[in-house]
Amino acid sequence: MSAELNNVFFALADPTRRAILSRLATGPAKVGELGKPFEMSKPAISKHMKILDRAGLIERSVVGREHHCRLHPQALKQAEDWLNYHREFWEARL
Amino acid sequence: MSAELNNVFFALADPTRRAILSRLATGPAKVGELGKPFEMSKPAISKHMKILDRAGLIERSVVGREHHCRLHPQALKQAEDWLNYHREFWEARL
DNA sequence: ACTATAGTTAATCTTCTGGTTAACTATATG
DNA sequence: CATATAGTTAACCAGAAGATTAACTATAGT
Repeated sequence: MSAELNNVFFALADPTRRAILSRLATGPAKVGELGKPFEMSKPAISKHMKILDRAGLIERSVVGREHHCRLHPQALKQAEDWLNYHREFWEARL
Repeated sequence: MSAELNNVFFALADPTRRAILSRLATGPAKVGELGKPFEMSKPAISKHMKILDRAGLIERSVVGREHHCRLHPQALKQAEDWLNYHREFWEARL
């Protein structure tokens, strides 16, 4: 029933958010840095971060006026587990 | 920038569609069978099937008045590859 | 104290999702 | 032929997504 899985897959369905996660996979970053590559307003990035947060894919810490983010891999693992489980099934059938 | 990946993750973000895929992992089925477990109208199921189709997650063949569906694993593999790639990155960092 | 920077919140808009019911197409079956 | 079954398409609705601009909070720097 995992409602979190909904949120994880939903978060992954957007290319901007996947790019942000790709960037975070190389190490922590501030929200400003994460948003810079995209021609998009700051509120738009802020919303994307909230969706990544809701999915449990990132952790945030406020340092002064900067919001530091880093990847929270456990959530990604849930999604991987779902896919692995189903691949086993379908591979068993081929 | 794989727009297909968007569609795959989007399709996976809904619990009804994940359940349908789980069912299909055990073998092909007709649309009617796939929809039976859900208290939901036929058009609703039909739309879910269209989204799974758009994502390339299923293949359909019309047999008489029945629409037979089976899993099309390659699309799921795309999603797995994305997750595997990123897990390698984050694991390298822990 | 003033101003710039980092980021969020609020209000708004358009588009899409997920569901409905009603109507349709097409195949089976009495 | 008449009717039931399988499934889709059309029209509609409420709510959420994704983006915008404007306004706000809060920290930093001069």
